[in-house]
Amino acid sequence: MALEHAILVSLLEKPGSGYELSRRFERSIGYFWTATHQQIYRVLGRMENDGMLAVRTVPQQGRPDKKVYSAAGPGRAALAQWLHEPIEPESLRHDLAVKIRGAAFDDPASLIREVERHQQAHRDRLARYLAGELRDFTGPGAPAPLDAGQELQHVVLRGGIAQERMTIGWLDDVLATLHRLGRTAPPPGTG
Amino acid sequence: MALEHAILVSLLEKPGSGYELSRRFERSIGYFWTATHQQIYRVLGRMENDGMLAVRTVPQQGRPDKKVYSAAGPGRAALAQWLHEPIEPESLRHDLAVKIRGAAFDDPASLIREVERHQQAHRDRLARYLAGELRDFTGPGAPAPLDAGQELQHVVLRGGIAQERMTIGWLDDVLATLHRLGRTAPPPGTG
DNA sequence: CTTGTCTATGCAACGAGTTGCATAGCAGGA
DNA sequence: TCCTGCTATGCAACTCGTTGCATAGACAAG
Repeated sequence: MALEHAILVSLLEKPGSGYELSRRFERSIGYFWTATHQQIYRVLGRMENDGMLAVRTVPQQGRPDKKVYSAAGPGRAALAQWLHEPIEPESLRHDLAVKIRGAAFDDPASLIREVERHQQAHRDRLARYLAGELRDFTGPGAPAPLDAGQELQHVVLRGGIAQERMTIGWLDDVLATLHRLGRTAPPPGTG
Repeated sequence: MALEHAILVSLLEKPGSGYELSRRFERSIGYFWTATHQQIYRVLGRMENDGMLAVRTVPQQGRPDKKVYSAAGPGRAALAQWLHEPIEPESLRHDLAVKIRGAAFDDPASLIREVERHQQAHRDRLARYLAGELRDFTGPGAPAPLDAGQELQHVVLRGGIAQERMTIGWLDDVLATLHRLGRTAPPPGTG
């Protein structure tokens, strides 16, 4: 149910429409949660139906009307309750690791390009995170001192940065392993 | 669809029943993928129906019959095809990060216990990974030299170890931040 | 003797997430 | 002119993942 709570947090930080939320989920919230606009609209509709959110319809010229949501009393209370419930440490789902282990039954060297592509994607993500950190928290244009909300946003962003750095380093290890296996163990069917 | 592929990899490493697979998903496969027995039985049934797996029913005394699956030609071919298709770098889902950011609208200090609990869970997981590494790859009882499959299993395990170490360190950062906020910013309603 | 745990498989119901499509006006470029 | 892309919301169909429950014999602890 964490999508509900991620939406509540985002709406408490700033009210917005489903479309605006979906943009945020591509940016800062995306550091730790992703969602498409379909998911967001569906959950927003359910939460509105349950009276968890306040809605205000904003007419616009030349565009469809906008429904601006904000986290009213019940929504805020639901978030507070969830914050006090323990949750299970999450378990990873790592497709690339499945592939790496599956490479034992194929040609390990043929995975090198794919791993390099993933490593580049993580480098790009790290660069975006670092740029965001400079812009919002550590650069000359950032507010100082930060308030509690900003401190918490910053520590979450530092988690994303640490995650990307760790992954990039691990993929170096994976690449070295694949190169080594390519030299010493020819793929099945060619050796 | 990666559960299918994770199952294929596991069955290629060693044939087994649904129950045995669910045990493996609590251990080594669990380094990078989790699944409950219900998911596994459902997917195994579908894959069997699609002719992707070979099945052999093994009668047992005092226990229900066991259906031992192995990845036959079509299953192995499907895995090989998937290995050559590019996949998207995965996106994180991190419930605890949602909570941390949500703590701005509650009492940050009340999250400390929860974060400590998560950190301990990650310490425990790290200890299990390190014990497994010693047992299977780097200890005196481990095979030497390792074959390609074992090398790949090892590098995936090193990824799990790096992940846990990174997470433990980040949670230190989170705890320091929460303590700092607890000193300087009293929670809403009490200050 | 009862309770609980282990092996072993499975159904039902639900919520979460993905993919494709539809609507609709406006703006910019080939 | 047509095509693409942006804002803005939403339906339909599907797969994936979770939770609770059911069956059923063997075995061990109390």
